[in-house]
Formats: sequence, structure tokens, C-alpha cells
Amino acid sequence: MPSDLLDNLTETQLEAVTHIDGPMLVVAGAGSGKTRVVTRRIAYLISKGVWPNQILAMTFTNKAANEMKERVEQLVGVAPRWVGTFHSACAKFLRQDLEKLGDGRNGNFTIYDSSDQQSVVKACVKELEGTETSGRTNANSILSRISRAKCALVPPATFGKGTPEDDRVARVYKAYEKSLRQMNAVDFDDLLLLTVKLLEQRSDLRDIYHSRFRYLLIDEYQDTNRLQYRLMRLLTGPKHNVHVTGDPDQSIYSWRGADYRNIMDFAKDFENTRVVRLEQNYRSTKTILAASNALIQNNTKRFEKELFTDNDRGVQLTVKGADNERMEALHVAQGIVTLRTRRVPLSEMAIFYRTNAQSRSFEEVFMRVGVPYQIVGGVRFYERKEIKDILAHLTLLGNPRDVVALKRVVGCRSTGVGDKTLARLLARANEADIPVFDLLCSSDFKELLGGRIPRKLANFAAWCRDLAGVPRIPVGECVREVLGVVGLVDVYRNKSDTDPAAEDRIENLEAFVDRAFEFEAARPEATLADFLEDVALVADVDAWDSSADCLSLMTLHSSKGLEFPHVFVAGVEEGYLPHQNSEADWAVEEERRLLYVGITRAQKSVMLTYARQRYTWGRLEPRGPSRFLSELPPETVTYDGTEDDRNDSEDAKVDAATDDGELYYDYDDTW
DNA sequence: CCTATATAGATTTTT
DNA sequence: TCTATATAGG
Repeated sequence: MPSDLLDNLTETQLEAVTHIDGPMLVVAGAGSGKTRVVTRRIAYLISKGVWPNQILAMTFTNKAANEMKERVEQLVGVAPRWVGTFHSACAKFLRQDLEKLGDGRNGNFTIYDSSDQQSVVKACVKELEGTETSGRTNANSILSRISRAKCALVPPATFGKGTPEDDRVARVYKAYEKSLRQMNAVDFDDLLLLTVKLLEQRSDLRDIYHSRFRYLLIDEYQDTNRLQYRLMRLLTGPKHNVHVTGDPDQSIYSWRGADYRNIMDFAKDFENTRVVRLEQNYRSTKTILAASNALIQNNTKRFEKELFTDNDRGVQLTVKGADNERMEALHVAQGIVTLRTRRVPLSEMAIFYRTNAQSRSFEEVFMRVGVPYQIVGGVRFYERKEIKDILAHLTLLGNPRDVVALKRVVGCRSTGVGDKTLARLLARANEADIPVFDLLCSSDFKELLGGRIPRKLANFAAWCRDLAGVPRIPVGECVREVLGVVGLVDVYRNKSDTDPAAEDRIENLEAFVDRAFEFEAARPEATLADFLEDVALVADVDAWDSSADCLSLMTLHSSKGLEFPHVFVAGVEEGYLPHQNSEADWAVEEERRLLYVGITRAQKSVMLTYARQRYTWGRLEPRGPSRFLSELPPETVTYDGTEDDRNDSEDAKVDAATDDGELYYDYDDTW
């Protein structure tokens, strides 16, 4: 055993690390060394002779999973294979075993993201009601109800009927499910749901999984929903070797069905649960901790606990009001400059906000000033139109039944094929029970389809045959080849006069090809399907580089599990925190937890900013400081210049110059 | 029957 | 500011 495995641990941490068999609950406050405990425990198990692949650790985000993997590898030199998100673990299970469920789907399934789901829902509504859905919100609201039902394990058959709207959702839900089965597609919820179904139906599989995964670990247990809870129960073998960690005060996903009662009830679920509470904070200053403790105590529904720390007192939190979002960004920029004069690297600073849209004003300022930054999340790379287009082609190669992908393939450039033709194709494919793309590629396409075939359709079918002829392996070559066959780059080049983003789109496509080659280099034996899964479930994390010397920007949700010496939380104002859609009491408590999460990310300093006015959709709206600010004890906070923002002048001038890698900024006297 | 253009309408958080 | 839908042209 590596000798340092048990070094520098407190007694409680040691207890959690060296626990081997039976259920364990670790209630881990923010900054209490939870990751350290979990990773050391995995390493400890391995050092005690547990085979790394017998450990299944599930997290919510890829960031958390990757960090866990890396740190275990540092400790024992092996990266356990089964450390990943709930979704990626289930995707791997289903690639292997989905066919055994016998619902018509198999391991080549496509994973649909929300826009794909929308497209399916719209098609279902049209089919059922003969009319288009009105706008995006309609499909969206139906989808969110379907998702809620799935996460609560409610099948279409028992979906609550009553109001006409309920009945309607129930009908769409049913059609939606059927449609996904037909297309050999699953949505995010299905990844978990179908795994649950599979394990419920097949005791033989359950036994196999139990013997394969002798130790189960679940991170951020307070964020599990019923579906994830059910999955946990099914994966837990008879020995109850399940180890969960979490913090009820950091539960911020109730909108996704998370129920922190899961963590409250864990010890009741499993007899003989050992409970360890980690309440010493190693991350933050006394002041930061005092502020966050006071804040979270305003929540009524909560497990009483109070974190303490031996760290220094540190400096007060700074609160700064700005006249608008532009000024807010400039204030933050100034805070960054001040830190830079103390030689603090940019990698030690982060800006958090409630909504992704808020990143814009910061980007504009940092771009102008020349501060390198990276944004975590936001418009995901693979959700961009051009990327979805190229992905659709690749998807179709792997899953010829994927109608959503075919629609994109048809629609992304002039093919001469439209809705009517597509409907005809689909009808025929269903009739003949052939995957629609196979029908198109078939050498006797004309005979199969029958009737008059427009020249354009014949051309398209011939083109499909070319596409299908592209070798699938190796992945990088395949992606480059497909891009060439599709000619998307030329499409955008021709569109450059109408689409101002055309150049970016071409760059993105090139970046996508690069990514495919990188993937191939990292996993030479991987298939196209593996690559697509990676893109659907894990691609974005790789974009965030914790070691890069640049500033990080992300939502408060994304910040969970991370830490930074210096944290800025922007938009601490009514309307954002709490968000205007979360004014209900219970919702406000979650918003408070969100700010709590943000503040407790910080090691040394925190700056909270808000705007008094803000442009929303081009309209100037009055805003005001968040109610949460008044909950911070006065002695922990300095109100910096909130009264005296002389004129907020659009002419605050910021210049940047580089010298020796250091940035210097000059401001005029408005500062 | 398909394609390009204009116009309204939309943003919470994530796998 | 950006995207999806309505509409008219080809």
C-alpha cells in the first residue's frame, strides 16, 4: 500500500476512508475534504486487493468524475474504469444489454438531446392532432412534464389523467415513447430508466452486475431523484456495499426531480449504516465561512450543522452595486486587476452567475481588455447547428432508423427533398419494416419505394449510398471523410454573405474533425459509436482546463464541486438570486443554497456584485440587490462604493498592455 | 413541392 | 441578440 494513503487525515476522515464493507453515509460540508476522502477510499479499497474494475463510482458531472479518476490514478497508478456520470455509466450498460429488454431497441441506439426530443414531440403532436405545436414553449412544457414523469418512474399508462391538458400530455408521452423505440433512440432520462427496467426485469442480469460491481459509490447524493435512487437500490448487491456522500445544504437540482430526502433517509434505507459527518472546513477563511453559515441558516428545512475552520480570518467579502451589467463587468475586471497587481494567477479566479446569458457582458469586457478566459458550459459545442448537422450524418451511419437525424441530413442543405417526400419514405420504410436510411441506400431502392420517383429523390438516394460507403474506422478519417461527402464547409462558405457566423461555423467544423482525431489517438480501438457517445455525454468537460492560466466563467450550478482562491459572484440581485421564476418559498430556499454553493467555493476572497439596471432583450429594466445580501452578517462584509458610483459613464476607459506576460490596465478617473 | 427571406418571440439551472 | 416559424417565390 502506498504509505501516504492514510497520511494527513483527521480521525473522521480516516474512518470514512478505511471503511470497507457495508453501507456508509458521509455527510460532507462544503470544503470538508470530501473528494479527498472519496478518492482515498477508492485507492484504499484497491490497495486492499479490490480489483479496480469492481468499483463503480457515479457522479453527476463529468468534471467530478474526471477529477476523481485522475486523483485515484495519482494515488495508486490505476484509473478505475467505472468512474463516471450516472448517464455515461448507464449508456455503457445499455450498449451492452439494451437488446435484452426486448422493446425493439438495441445497442446502436442514439442518445437524443433536448432539441432532438423537441423535434420528436413536435412530430408526435402533429401526428396526433394534425396541427403544429405553437412555438417552442409548448413542446418544451410537454417535454418537461414527460421528463418529470420519467424521473418519478411514472409510465405513460399511469400518467395522471384529469384536465384536458393532462390527457394531452399523456397521449403525447405515449406516442413519444413509441417513436423513440421505433427510431432506436433514447433520451437522457431513458439512459437511467431503461437500465432500471432491465435490472428489474432480469434477475440474472442483476446478479451479474452485483458480482461485477462489488463496491458502489455515489457522489452528491443529495441531488439524486427517484429514478437515480431506484438505480442505486438495484445496483446495490446483497452485501449493501454502498457508499454515498453529499450535503443537504448543497442540493440545487430539485427542478430535475432531486429530492434531498434521499440523503436524509439513507440511514433508514440501510440498516447498520455508518454515518460520518465532516464538518471541518479546510478551504475557506473564517470570514467566508461565517458569512456562508449565516446565510444558509435562513433556510428552514435543513439538517442543523455548522462548519468550522482553523484557517485564518482573512478579508471581508466585498459587495459592489453597479449601474448596469456593463459596469458590473468593469467592476469585476477592476477586482481582477487588483488581484493581478498582487501577482495572483488568473487560474485562481472565477466568476459565477445564475444564467448562462449573463456571461456575455463579461466576455465583451475581457475580450476588449485582453484578459484570457474560458467559459464552462454555456452553448455547448455539440449543440451548435453546424455540429449537430455533421453529427446527424455520423449518427445515421450507426443508427439507420434515426429519423430525427435523417431530417437534419435532409434539411441542412439543398437536397430537393422536403417534408412530403420524407413522409412518403417513412411510410414505406415502416410498411416494409426496413430502417429508413437502409431503404434509401438500398440498391433496389426504386423497386422498394415503388411509384414515380422524382429525379431529386433519386439523386439523394444515390448520395446516401455514397455516404453509407464511408468506412467507419478509424474514427478521425471517418469524420473527415463524411464532412467531405456532405460538403458542409462549402455550404457555409457559400452562405458567408447571409450568415455572419459562417466563418465561425467552418472553424467549428474543423475543430470537430480535430476532436475526432484526438479521440482516435486517445482510444485507437474505439468505434464511431463510442465517439458519438463521448460527444453526447462527456465532450464538454475536456474543454475546461483547470491548469490553464486563464479566468474561469461558469454558472453557479457548474461551480459545484470546484474551488478557487478568489471568487466573484455576479448578479446577486432580485430576479437572478432568487431567480424570478423561483419566488415560491421552497424555491427561494434552493436559490439560497445556490448562492451558498457559490460563496463556499472560495478559499480567500469573495466579491458579490449586482446591477441596479440591466438590459434584458434590449430593454432597460430596474433591478435591485438580492435579499440574500442582507442576510450576510455586517461584520463579514464591506459595501464598496455602492452609494457613490458617480456617473456610470459609458466612457470608463480600459486599456490593456502586455509586458512580460503581466497585464497592466489604465483607467480614467471614473474609477 | 422546396427554398430563401423577413419577422416575431424568447432565456434558469444540466446529463 | 439569436432562433424558429410564417410567408411568398421559384
